[in-house]
Formats: sequence, C-alpha cells, structure tokens
Amino acid sequence: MLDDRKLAVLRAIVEDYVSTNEPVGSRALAERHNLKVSPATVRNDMAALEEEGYITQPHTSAGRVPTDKGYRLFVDRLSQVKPLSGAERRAIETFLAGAVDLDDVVTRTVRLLAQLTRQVAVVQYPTLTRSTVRHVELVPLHDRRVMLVLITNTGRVEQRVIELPEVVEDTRIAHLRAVLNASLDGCGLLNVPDQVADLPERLPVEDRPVVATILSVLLETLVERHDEKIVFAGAANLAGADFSTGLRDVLEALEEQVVLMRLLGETSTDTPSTLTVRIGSENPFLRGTSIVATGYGSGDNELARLGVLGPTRMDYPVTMGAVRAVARYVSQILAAS
Amino acid sequence: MLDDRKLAVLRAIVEDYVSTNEPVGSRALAERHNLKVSPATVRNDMAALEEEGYITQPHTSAGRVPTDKGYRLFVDRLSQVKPLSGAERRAIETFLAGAVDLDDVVTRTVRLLAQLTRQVAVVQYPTLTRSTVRHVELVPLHDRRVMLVLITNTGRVEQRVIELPEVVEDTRIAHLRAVLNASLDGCGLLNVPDQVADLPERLPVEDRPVVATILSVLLETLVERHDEKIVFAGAANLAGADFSTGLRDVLEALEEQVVLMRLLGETSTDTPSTLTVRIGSENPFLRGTSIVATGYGSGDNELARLGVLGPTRMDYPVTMGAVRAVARYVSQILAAS
DNA sequence: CTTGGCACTCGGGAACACAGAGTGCTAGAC
DNA sequence: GTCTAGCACTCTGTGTTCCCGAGTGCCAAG
Repeated sequence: MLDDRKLAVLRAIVEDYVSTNEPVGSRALAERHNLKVSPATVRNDMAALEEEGYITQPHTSAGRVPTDKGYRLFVDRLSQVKPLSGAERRAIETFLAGAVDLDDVVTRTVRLLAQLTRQVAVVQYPTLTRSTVRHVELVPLHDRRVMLVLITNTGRVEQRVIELPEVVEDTRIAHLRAVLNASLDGCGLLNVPDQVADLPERLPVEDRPVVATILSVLLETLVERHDEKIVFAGAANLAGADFSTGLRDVLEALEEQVVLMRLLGETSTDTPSTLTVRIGSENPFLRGTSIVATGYGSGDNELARLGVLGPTRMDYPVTMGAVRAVARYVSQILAAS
Repeated sequence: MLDDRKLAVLRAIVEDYVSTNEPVGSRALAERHNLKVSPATVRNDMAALEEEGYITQPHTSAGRVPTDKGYRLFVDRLSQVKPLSGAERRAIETFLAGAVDLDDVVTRTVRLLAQLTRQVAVVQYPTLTRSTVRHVELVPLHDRRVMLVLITNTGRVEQRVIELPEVVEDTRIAHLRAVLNASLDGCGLLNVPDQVADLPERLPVEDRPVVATILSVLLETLVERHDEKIVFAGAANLAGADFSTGLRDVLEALEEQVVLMRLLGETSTDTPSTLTVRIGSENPFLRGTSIVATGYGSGDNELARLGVLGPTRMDYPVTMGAVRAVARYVSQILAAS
C-alpha cells in the first residue's frame, strides 16, 4: 500500500511543512528533495497518502499538510531522534551542575528545556511517594511549638509548624527525634504510615498525646503533598505559534496543575528512558498541541516526568533529542546529590 | 484651564473606553453620562483636553482615547479606589486562611489576585534581608555531611547540605547548634555576618575549621537568595487583551525575575499600604502595560511587594481595590503565623 | 459660553476582478 | 504497469474601487 517512495514523500511533506509553515505542493517537493521523479508522480503519491488519511489539504488548490496520523507515522517510522551537539551537551551539564538545591535543579531544568526547544517546558517535582526518608528533624521553637522537617533522599524538604498539646522540654523533643529517626530512616515514604502505626504504644504513656499530634501532622504532610507540584517555563514561545484551540486555552491548561499532570502522562513503571509522544488529537485535552515527555529519576525508578508542549507542527526529532538529553542529565544530578 | 466639566468629560471618556474598548465620540458621551450639554460643547472640551495631551484620536475621524497622561490624571484625581464586595472579602479570607506554609500562602495569593482582577498577578516572596532568624538547625546526616536549615520569622526555610572537612560527632554538632542559635536567634538577617564574624575566635581551636565551613555556607545562603523569587499567575488573561508592545514581550518579561522585580518597583521604606500605579510609558520596560502594586508584610515594615500587570486600558479603581485588599489579608496571615 | 448646522475626512466593509499556485485527469512514453 | 507531460479547472489571497457612516472642526446665531 505504502511503498518506500510514498513514505519518502510523507517524510518530505512533514519536514517541509514544519520548516516553512505553509502547505507544501508537488512541484516544490519534487525540487527540494531530490526525489528523482516528476511533480505529477508526486501528485499521484500524495493522492494515495491523502486517501489513507496521512495528509490533507486545507482548501482545494492548496498544498498538503500532514494530519495527526501523518505525524504519528513520521515519528514512529520515518524519523530518528536527533542528538544534541557537543556544545549543547556541555552547556546543559555546566548549567545544571550549578544548582544548589532541589528547587534550583527543577527551576534550571525547566528553563533550560524551554530555551533548548524554543517551546513550553514542563517539569514535575520528584514524587514524594517514591522517595525515602533521609532524616526527620524536630526543632523546638518556643512555648509549645515545634517545627517538623522532613528530608527525603531526593533533596526535597518539607516543613510544618506543630502546635503541641502541652509544654515539652527540649530533652524530650530530642528523644522523640531520635525515636522517629530510628524507625523512619531510609524508610520509603509509602511505608511511613505502617512504620509509625504502633509508635505511641511503644512509648511511655505521658508522651503519647504529644507523639500523636506530631504523627498526625507528619502523615498529613505526606498526603497533602501527594498532589504534585509542576512548573513550566517558556510561555513566551507560544506567542509566535498558532494553536487551533486558541492561545488562551493553552495558557489556562499550563496553570492548572491537574491538567498539566494529565498531559505529561501517567507516571509509568517502565524504565524511565522511553519517550512519550502525544500528537494533537491523541491528547486528553488541548487537542491542538503535541507533547513530548519522558520520565526522569535517579537509577532505575522513575521519580517524576518532564517534557515540552508545542504546536502539532513541531520539529519532533530535535525536540525528542532535547527532552531525552535533559532528562538524562537531571537524573544524573539527582543521583549524585 | 481644566474646569470641572472638562474633568468630568475626561472621566467619562476613560470609563467608557475601559468598558467598551472603542474610541468614544462626542454624541455617545453626551448621551450616556447625563452631562446636560450638547455634543458640540463636549467636542470643544475634547479639543481642549487633546490640546493638553490628555486624550488623542487614533484616526482623524474616530473618537477619542485617553493617553497615559489622561489615565494618570484619572487615577490621581478623578477616581476612587473601589472596595471589594463583602462576598469577595470573605472568599479571600477563607481561601488564604487555608494555606499550610509560606509557599502555599504565596501560591494562593497570586492565584487569588489573578482571578480577582482577571489580569496577571505578580507576587514577590518575602525578602530574606528584612526577616529575622527564628532558628538555625544543624542536622547530622552521615559521614561528614550535615544539613543546615535556616528558619526565618516569615516562615521561610532555607536548607543546604554541607560537606565538612572532618568527621564530627553528633554531640559536637549539637554544641555548635546551641552556639549558633545563641548568637543568631532573633537576629536580623542583614546583621548575621556581623554577629558571626568573631565566632571562630570564641571557640576552641579544634572546632574552627568546621565552624568556618558552616559559616561560609550560611553566609553564601544569605547572599544567594538575595535575588528574590517572584511568581506570577493568570497569564491566560493576557490572551484576550491586545498589547501595543506585543504579547511575546509581556510573556518574556514575566519569566525574567529581574525585569519583574523592576516592574513591581523598588521596595520602599514607606508604609506598605501605599499603592503604586505605573501607567504605560511610565514603566521602565513594557511601556504598553500598566502596573498596580503595593507592599505587604507583617506590621509596619514592608517585606515584599505584590501587584497586577495588565493593559493600559484597565479598570483602575477595581484593580486598585483588589490589590490593596489582598495585600492587607496576606499581611494579616503572615503576622499571625 | 453654548448650541445647531454643515462641510469635510477617513476607516472599514462589500463587490469585483485577477493572478498564481496547485490539483486531477488523460494520453502517451518507457 | 509505471512514470511523465500537458491541460483544463478550482480555489485563495490580494489589490482596487466604491460608498456609507461616524465623527470631527468650524462658524454663526442664541
């Protein structure tokens, strides 16, 4: 049905359309990509491709434009991820290496990705639920207040001020801290509830109200932050592009954590290095946009996702290369710290 | 030069133009705002106003549009800040009261403000330099690593992992923590360098290398975060409006911390409740936009600024009311915590 | 100082023609 | 059977012209 030359024609159409943003006609095609056949032949192939739904023409007597299905075929079979240049790799490395803490890593990553792809970049903060406890700290503030600080192996820090039911001396606080750390150190966040379930019973009766208060806040913190934080950058890159769905919708989606989450895709348990590409109508919302995303994380388990969002008419090979490269470097950085 | 009626005409022009987004002519003006004079009279007044530079006409045969100078006069002398409705006040209060930490307060504030004004809201994180130290914590991690946690009175928490020059037992760490807190508790962040300057000398010789390392990181943290964090929300509200300077420029500015900072205005030492309004060309950059900003903070000292950014053609009384109200509520929340 | 009248200007929409790009189809060449 | 050349056809986008209407500026009278 689709011989090699027809595929070559489709690839040429996608490439030309992406670079010129204008429907591409048979003559220009035959000339620019030395196909060694005449425009008439190209026209026949185009008719076949259109028949199959890979391309379409906006108006009669206009050139052809790829459909979502056409882009899909292009991404799956006709293109290769384009690796970054050496200079770009080095730039990424040095830029990310300068980060001082997790916040900084995420901020730098999202900006970097936006600049690299000239599109909107989206980065999800590493998921708490897959991290482990590195340290729990109880800081006496004054009166009956203590601050609970939870540090995870991904460098994330959560803190809460707790109002205790009674005045507690610092030494007791120190003891509680030791107990908490003894049972939680290195524990996966998902297992924390189980680990601390019998803790009050193992302590003297007089400590139980205090411990109960602290634990309830601790558990609450875990649950609350389950709705993950997502940041984006590069909205200015939307200004040029035209979206079928309207710029407003895109901007709104970017500020809706929930929608962004869905767009980035479910956090898969696959190896994090696989790239997800959702093209146009394949997206749950924002059917006029495409998304290239992948997971990242230290080692083999995927901690969170990152990707870019742009018009359906985007340079997929380049974008995919950038996303993949950035994800790898971030993973490295996180593993090292 | 400008009698009362001319001022009334200017006010009417601003109000009409803001609500309709179309140049306003003399007939419509005379009808809608019962000025009790004929269109011809209005025309004379308009000619005078144009002569003075308060209004202008886009084309020879079109109605008049306010100039930046016209808006300025309107804001300064012809309008009153419009207070929020009771329902709005209650909504703000409950929404902000639900925040769990400083991050949350800022995030909620910026979203609230964007929704309230239907414009882009911008909020600066409370400045470190005006805060005071509530607590310093040293958390032994393992080997030669400790985590330094700095908690300020505004609820802000900074943390850094420090690589020590030698292995240090936990008891020595605890001692150092006590020493640090003793000299820094309640100390203004700006004074921290002075406070700790002679600290190494007051300690045994064997502790000095460790203390020096810790202090250098502490001071670095203070300096680094001097470039303040700013967040924005409501970019989708830009989609409808048209900016003379181009949407792209506005979006770019929003992602440039430095530019945003300049736009919000210098942190003044004035009482925080004064509203700053910069109209069109009065802005350092983005001359096509207007900015309504104010300071906020607990008590009398201004901790940071917040505001909204929108087209020059905005509803100043309403916007000013919203900004002022939100700033007050945030200040309350911060003072309480 | 205000008002009604009047001539003038100019933007924007409707109608129209036209050039150019691109197509589909058919008949012939390899 | 596949490719090619030629040709008639169909659009879109653009430039032109025309005209209406909104709005103005000015002047003379109240």
